[in-house]
Amino acid sequence: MPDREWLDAMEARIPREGVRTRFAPSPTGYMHVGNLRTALYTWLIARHAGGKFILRIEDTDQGRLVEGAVDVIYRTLQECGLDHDEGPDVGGPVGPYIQTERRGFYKEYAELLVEKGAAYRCFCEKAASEEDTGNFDRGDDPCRALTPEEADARAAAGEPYVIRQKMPRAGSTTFHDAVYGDITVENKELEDQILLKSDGLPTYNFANVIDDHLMGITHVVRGAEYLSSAPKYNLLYEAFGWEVPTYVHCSSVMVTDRETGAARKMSKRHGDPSYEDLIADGYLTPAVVNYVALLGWSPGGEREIFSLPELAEVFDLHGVSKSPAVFDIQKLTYFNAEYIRAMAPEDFARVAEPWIRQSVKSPSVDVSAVAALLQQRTEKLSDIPEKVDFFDAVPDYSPELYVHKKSKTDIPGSLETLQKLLPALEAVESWDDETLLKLLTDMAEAQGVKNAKLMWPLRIALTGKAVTPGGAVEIARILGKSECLTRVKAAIAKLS
RNA sequence: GGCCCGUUGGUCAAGUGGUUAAGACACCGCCCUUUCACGGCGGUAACAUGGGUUCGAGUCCCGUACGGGUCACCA
Repeated sequence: MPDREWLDAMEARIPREGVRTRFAPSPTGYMHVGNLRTALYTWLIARHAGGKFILRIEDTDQGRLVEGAVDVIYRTLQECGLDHDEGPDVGGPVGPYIQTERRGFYKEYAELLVEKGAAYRCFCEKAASEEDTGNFDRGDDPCRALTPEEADARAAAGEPYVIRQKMPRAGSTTFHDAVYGDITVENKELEDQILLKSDGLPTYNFANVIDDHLMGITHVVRGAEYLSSAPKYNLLYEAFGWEVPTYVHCSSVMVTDRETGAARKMSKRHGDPSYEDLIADGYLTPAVVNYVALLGWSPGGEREIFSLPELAEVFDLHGVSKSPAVFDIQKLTYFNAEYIRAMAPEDFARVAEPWIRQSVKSPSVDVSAVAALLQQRTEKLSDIPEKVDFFDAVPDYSPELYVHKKSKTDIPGSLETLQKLLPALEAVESWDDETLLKLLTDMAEAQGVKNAKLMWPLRIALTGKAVTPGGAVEIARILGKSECLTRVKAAIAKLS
């Protein structure tokens, strides 16, 4: 039944040279951190070896199709710099790269397996009639194997059948994983898996084996949740007589549950952040990529900051961890802050501008000057609007803010300071940091006090906030002379 | 429940039979300082547990506990 010529042609087009890896997401419309990490590791293995990285869309579950989901995948990979050499959009020698477009292939190979005696067609009444069957009982097989004639007859009558993999009843199967080592299971634990569903589409496991082989994949990278189904893969490869690829199973990415405090797998349902959520929250893509790379993998040394090309250079399977890692938003935040601080000031100004403009509408405020104050003090961009809201207007604040132990200030003293400062500020001609700082320092010296005693009241008068990016001088400079004088006068009125 | 996998500070982790058991985040303290940061210095804190093997075990073996995964015509 299988078309030999076609099979040979398929075989003939498989690339046999170099490392080929693939990221094979199911389009659910959501790229969680675990998915991103899998994609990243997969890409890193390929790039480290100078090989090819392939994108394949696994959309065999017709019930779970999500509109626009594939775009999320493209966009995320592209933004992260995980470029693919072959895929639905760019084509390649072993396409199509979307599983539903390959549906004819799987049937052909399932039939081949039937011919080889490693699979059988059947009509499964039990599965067809019951939702939850629990453990599949090998001793009382509920499936009735069909002869080819019966199968054809069923197909002709529009009555579906499935094709199942025939598992050995005795012995054991060992497969090797690059991370977990050798894993052996007793064959009696394995059930006769369905390879081809009654809708004619393959199951995930079967499609994977066929596609990975036909696409010449050398390293299969995926989540550890597939670890226990891996032996079945070996049996499938064995039945076909194909070479088994290198398996790389990655442990899950966990998250600490806010309510229970327990570690659990990240999930969309629980509102755990996706890549897009993190970006929307003001995290930088390279920081996310860098952090995610280190979540379950260690380069060995003490260095933590790596660009994507640097990761590709040092990535090594030896450093991949077997145990699940907990996603720590605090550490990601630290990485993000590191990346922000390392940016060129003009680059930071550019990415920070929209966030600054969220709360600073006044056109007279110099955004890049504000950005300069912000750069060393920003952990994530979403922190920005709240930090700079005082530039447009002084928020309502309590006079108690003028009381500061370290600066040795109190309310009456601050009023006095501001009253003295006002004429001095009015007299300033060159409104720059140097002049303003000298003014305040000289005045403090004349009074025999630390300049903080003058800085503090001025800064409070200008901002109405206990904590601000930058000090009194820098803020005064950005605000401009007339706005400053207005604010100092307002403060004097408030305290009087 | 069966099977598979895992377990080094709160978190990420180095460690491949002999180390004072790295480093990072977080936390705390000190210094710097024009608030806050940045930066610098220092500190608290770990080999799940019980047995082996060995001159010697975080590293090897077995049991126990705990955690995770899986047992679909989902991926």
